[in-house]
Amino acid sequence: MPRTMKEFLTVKEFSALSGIEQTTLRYWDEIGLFSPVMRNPDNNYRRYSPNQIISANFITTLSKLNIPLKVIAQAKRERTPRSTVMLMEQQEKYLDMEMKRLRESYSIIHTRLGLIRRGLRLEEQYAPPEALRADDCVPKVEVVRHEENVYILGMPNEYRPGESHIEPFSRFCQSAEELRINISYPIGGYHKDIKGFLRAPDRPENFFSLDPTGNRKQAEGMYLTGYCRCDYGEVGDLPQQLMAYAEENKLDLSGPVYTIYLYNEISERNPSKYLMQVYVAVSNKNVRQKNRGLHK
Amino acid sequence: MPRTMKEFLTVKEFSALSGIEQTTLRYWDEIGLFSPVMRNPDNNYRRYSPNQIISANFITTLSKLNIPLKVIAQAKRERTPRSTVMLMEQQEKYLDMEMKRLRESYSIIHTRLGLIRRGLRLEEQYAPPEALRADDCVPKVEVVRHEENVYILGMPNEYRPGESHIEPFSRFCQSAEELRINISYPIGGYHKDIKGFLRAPDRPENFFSLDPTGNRKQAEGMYLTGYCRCDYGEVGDLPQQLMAYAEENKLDLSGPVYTIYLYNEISERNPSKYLMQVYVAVSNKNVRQKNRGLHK
DNA sequence: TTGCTCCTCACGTCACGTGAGGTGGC
DNA sequence: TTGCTCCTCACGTCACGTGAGGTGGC
Repeated sequence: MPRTMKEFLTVKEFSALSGIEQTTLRYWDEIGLFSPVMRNPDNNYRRYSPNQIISANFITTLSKLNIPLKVIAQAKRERTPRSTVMLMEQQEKYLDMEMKRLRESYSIIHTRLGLIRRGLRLEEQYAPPEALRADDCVPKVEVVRHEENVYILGMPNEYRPGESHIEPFSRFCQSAEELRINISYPIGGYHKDIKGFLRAPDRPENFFSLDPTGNRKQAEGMYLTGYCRCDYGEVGDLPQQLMAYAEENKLDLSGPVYTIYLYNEISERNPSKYLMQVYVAVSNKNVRQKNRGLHK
Repeated sequence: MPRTMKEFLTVKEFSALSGIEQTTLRYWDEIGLFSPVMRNPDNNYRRYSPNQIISANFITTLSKLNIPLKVIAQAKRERTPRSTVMLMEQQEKYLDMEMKRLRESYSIIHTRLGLIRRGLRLEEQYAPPEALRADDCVPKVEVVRHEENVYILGMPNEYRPGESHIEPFSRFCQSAEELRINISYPIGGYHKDIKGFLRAPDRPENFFSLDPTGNRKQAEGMYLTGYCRCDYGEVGDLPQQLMAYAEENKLDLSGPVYTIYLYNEISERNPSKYLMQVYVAVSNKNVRQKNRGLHK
C-alpha cells in the first residue's frame, strides 16, 4: 500500500485502493462505463487518479443493488438527487418482486420436502434396516393424524372419450395461469366424496395444488390413509383395501378423498416405484371409538 | 389442442402440452438434458411422447427453484427420495442466502433514500419554487429532531504526514471486511465530541457505517444540525456558524459529532454541490429552554 | 404456388473470469 | 537474465432468444 498518495495509480494500485478487481476495472473501461483519467503515452498503461475512487464507489454501490451496468451508465451521466430517488424506488420494487419469487420457491421446496419426508418416515417405520426389506414395504392402510393443509382446487376435469389421464392434467396446467394456480406446488387428485372415488379412483374429479396461499383447507385430524406403490393412473387394489379396513373398523368416512404422490418423478426414476397416498377424513365419533379400541 | 392424444408429438405440440417454449425444448435437447424419444427418419423432426411431460415436469420444477441445469441433469440420473431431500435442503440454504442478500440491498436502498429525501425536503422547505432559487438554498444551522439511527463505528483513523482524507478512508474500507462492516451503507465521519470536531473538522476520528444491524445508536432527539454544500474534505465556515448559533441560543452540546452527506457522488455529479450534514445532540435542558423561547 | 412448420447454424445477452502471447522496467 | 506488471485479444460462462437460410407436406 502506498505511503503517501501518488498522483496516478496503476490498475493494480487502484484495484487495491478501491477493492475492485482488475478485470472488472478493465471491463468497465472497455464498455465505457468507467475509464482511467489518462494513459501512459509510452506503454499505454492505465493511469487512475485517487479521486476516481468516488466515481468507482458510485458504480459499485449501485451495482450491488442489482442495477444493470447500462442503467448505471445512464444514471451516472444524468444523476440528480431526484432522479436517484426514482431509480432507487424502482429498484425497491424490483427487489420486492425478486423476494416474492424467492419466498415462493422456498415455500414450494418446503411443501415438497414435507411429502418426500413423509414417505421416508413411512419406510423407516415399516421396514427397519435389520429387517429383510421388501420392495413394497409400506403399509397398505392406516388411520393417522394429518396436519392442516391448504390448497387450491382446479376446475372440474372433463374426460373425453379415448383420453387417458394426461389430457385433463394438461388442460388443468393450461388453465392454471388464468386461475392463478401455481402448479409448481405438488399437485394432487380430488374426489368430492368416497363414492366418487370408488366410482373411478384413477380419474380425479378435480386436480388441486398444495399452494399454502390457497382458499381451501384439509383440516387437521384423523384420516383413513392408504398407500400404493404405483405409476400415475394406477391404484391397484387400494380402493378395496380401504373399504375393507373401513368396514372392519366401522369407520364413518366424510368429506373429499385426496390423492397425492409422496414419491413421483421428482424423487424417483422408476415410475413403478412412485408412492401414492390416498386419504379421507374419518368422523370424530369413529376416531374416539377406534382410539379406545387401540389403547390397552 | 389435439382431441385425443397422439402417440407422438412435434415440438410445437409438446410445447403446447407442457407449456415449455420450443426454443427451450431444443436447447435441452442440445445439451442432452431432455431429448425426444425419437426422430422422424424422413425429415429429422423431433418426436416427443406424451408421457415425457412427466420428465419435463421434473426439470421445470427444479429449474424454477433456481437449480442450475447441470445439477438437474445429474439429479435426473441419480435421483432417489433421499438424494432429492438433500438437494432441496441445499437449495433451501442457497435461497436463504439469496434472500439475505436481497434484504440487505433493500435496507441499503432504504437508508440511502432516507438521506437523499432529507436533502430534498430541506430544499423544498427553504426554497419554494416561486422564490428566486439561489444555488445554496439550504439553511446553515438549525435545531431539529432526528430519528434514531443505528450504526457501526470503524477503527480510529490514522493520518500520516502528507496524506489527504482519501487514504484513511481507503484503509477504513479495507479493514471493513474483517470487522464485518458493510460499506455499501452510507458512510459518515465521527468525532468523539465537539472539541474534537472543532480541532479538525475535515478529519473525522473514525468513520461509521449507517448499517441498521449496528451496535451503536444515535438516540432520537433534538440535534444542532448544520448544512454545507461542499466537496468531500471541505467544511467552509460551518464550524464557526455552529458555535455561534450554539452560544447565541445557550445550547449545551453533548456526545459525538456526526458528519454525513445527504447528496454525494451517488446522487450528484458536481462535487461542489454535495450536501453535507453535521449534527450533535443538544442536552434536554437546553431543548426545553429553546422550545419555550420559540413558541409564542 | 402459398403458408405453415420444422430443421440447423450462428450470434447476442450479462458481467466478468481465465488463459495466451507479448511488452517494458528493475 | 529473472520476475513482476502491464497490455490486448479471444474464448468460456448460463439458459436461452432471435434471426438467417433452407426443407417438407398440404
